[in-house]
Amino acid sequence: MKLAAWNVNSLKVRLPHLTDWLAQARPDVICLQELKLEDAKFPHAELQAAGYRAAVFGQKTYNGVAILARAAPADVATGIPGFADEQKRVIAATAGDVRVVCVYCPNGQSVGSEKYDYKLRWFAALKEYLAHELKRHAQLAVAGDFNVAPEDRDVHDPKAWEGQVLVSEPERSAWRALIALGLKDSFRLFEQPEKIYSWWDYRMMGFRRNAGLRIDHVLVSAELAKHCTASSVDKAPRKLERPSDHAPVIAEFS
DNA sequence: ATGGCTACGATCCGTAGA
Repeated sequence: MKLAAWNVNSLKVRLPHLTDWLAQARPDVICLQELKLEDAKFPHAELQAAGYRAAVFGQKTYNGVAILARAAPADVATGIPGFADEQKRVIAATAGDVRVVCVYCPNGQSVGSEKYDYKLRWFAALKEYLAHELKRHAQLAVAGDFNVAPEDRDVHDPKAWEGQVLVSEPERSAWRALIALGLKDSFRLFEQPEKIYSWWDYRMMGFRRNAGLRIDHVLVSAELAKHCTASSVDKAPRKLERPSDHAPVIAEFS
């Protein structure tokens, strides 16, 4: 089973990149973030032609998440139960025998801002939700854009980024609280090359300089980790014309 | 030097992302 996550930064703009990538990478499941379109505008027909069925939690202009799978995702749940939120950031569904939670975690804007406070409250609610889901599902994956670079080795220039949003200690602490539930960062289950990132700023030729951050992740439960055989980032779509600023991240399971 | 893109929905710039 091959599971991917990709922040497409507008599904309308990126649909050709997505269908090309699906044809080439052939994931069984993919979690999409930042659709930036409402459910009525979701391209079900195009994706069904590409061989995928979708569970969608869309929103006009901002946010929006979806899970695509070969068979229609089952037992779909949206949002974080008990956490009232206008922003459509979470959708969960079962694909095969794996429970998949697709997340678009808040950006946080800047440390100390209102959006930063929202981010930390949101992560606290996510942790409670995932604690509950782990009790219900031995094989759980949480995949998407976490907007946190967990360690300095996930940051191209840790000194320049020190204390900044995406990297600050309270955000990393929120990430570690997810790890403390028993979830594993699939990427770190394996030996990895240095300087692997999943996001590069559109400005300042960030991609060409590999000035990136690893903020997109696939977390897996202990039981699912036992079956994890590989984890990687595919930089290829970031090289295309008019790319998303994020690259797809991948985890594979036996 | 704190900027520099990109997408969106509203104009002919503001909001947001990360």
